[in-house]
Amino acid sequence: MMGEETPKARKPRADQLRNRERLLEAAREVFRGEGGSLEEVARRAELGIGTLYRHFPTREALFQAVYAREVEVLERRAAEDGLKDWMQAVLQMMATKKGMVAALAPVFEPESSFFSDQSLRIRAAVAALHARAVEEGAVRPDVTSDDLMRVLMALGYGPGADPARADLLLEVFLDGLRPR
Amino acid sequence: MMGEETPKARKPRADQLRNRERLLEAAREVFRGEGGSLEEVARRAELGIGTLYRHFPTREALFQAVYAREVEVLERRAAEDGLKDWMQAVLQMMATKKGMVAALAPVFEPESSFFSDQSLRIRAAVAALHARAVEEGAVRPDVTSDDLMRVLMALGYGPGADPARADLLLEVFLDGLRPR
DNA sequence: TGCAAAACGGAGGCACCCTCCGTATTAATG
DNA sequence: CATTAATACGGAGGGTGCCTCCGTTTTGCA
Repeated sequence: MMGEETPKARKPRADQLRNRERLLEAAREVFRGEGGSLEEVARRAELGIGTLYRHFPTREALFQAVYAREVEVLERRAAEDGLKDWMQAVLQMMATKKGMVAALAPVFEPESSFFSDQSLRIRAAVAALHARAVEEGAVRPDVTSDDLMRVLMALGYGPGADPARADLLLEVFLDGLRPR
Repeated sequence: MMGEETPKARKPRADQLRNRERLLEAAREVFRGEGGSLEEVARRAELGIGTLYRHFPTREALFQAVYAREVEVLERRAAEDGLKDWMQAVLQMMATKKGMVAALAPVFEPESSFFSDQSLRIRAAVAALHARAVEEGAVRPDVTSDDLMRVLMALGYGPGADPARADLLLEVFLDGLRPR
């Protein structure tokens, strides 16, 4: 047939690209602290709220775009680091980027995993890390890789979580993780 | 002088008492799940939102009133139970009363502890429990009693927390808690 | 330069938070 | 009882945030 797979391909508008960057930049600032609102992001980017929603239809889409790089780093490190190093890295990342939980949390929401390809990738990376650790005898086998994620999320974001204590608590947990 | 310490003491109005009960009852229902709004509580109690706020000036005041009994139970058990039993009890309580975190969380907010006498009591109870456990050699001494609370809150309410796994994770943590 | 496609912006509907104050109820008093 | 002052009630109203919809503006392409 004559119609190729890419029919026409109009060049994307300049304002579209520019505004997407502005939004991401504003979002990065706003999400450093916790509880930033989307309207705040739009305001800071000096763009209408409608524009924000067109670029990122859901709150999650925005979080995922903002933390794409970080998630990638975690994924890569999961292939190389040991369990302890990796978990520490995650905790540290969470300490400075409060919004990041929103990029990670979908791991636990079955329905949303439709779209959250990042969740799936992280999940797979942790699963591999976990498998290695079990094999090495560092982790008792009745603790799942999801459990590891759970603990990380909890230590990083649970009520009363404190970055200054998280490291110690992680150590305690890892100690307990060894098969009896 | 003639003015006694209790000058006159007018009998409290009947509607006041009645409505307080209605509000608490409605709140108990609403807070079973998570994310109930105060307006929802007022609505369910068939009372104006103003009335709710007069009885319970802050969100926390309401939570504390709702969970006063539970907190008391926890306080009492802390004096008798071992660390493990007690922590399990807390987890179980949290699993059915999502709103309860709001009654416990103030433990970590220094400013609010002004009023939160319940927080202070829980804190003291846990401190005693913790001290006993350290003495018995069940808990390494660099882990504080606040850390124990933190872990409980995290396992019970952290993102992705799952009552079905919480027990196992608690066990792991307790294992790791022993001095090396 | 013209014009259709694409993107923008914000008004508007909804929910919730919390405060303030006019109105209604009640306990005390004669 | 009837009166009245104290007390409690209710909800309007002002603020914030969520998200959608659509009239207006901008931009790529011819």
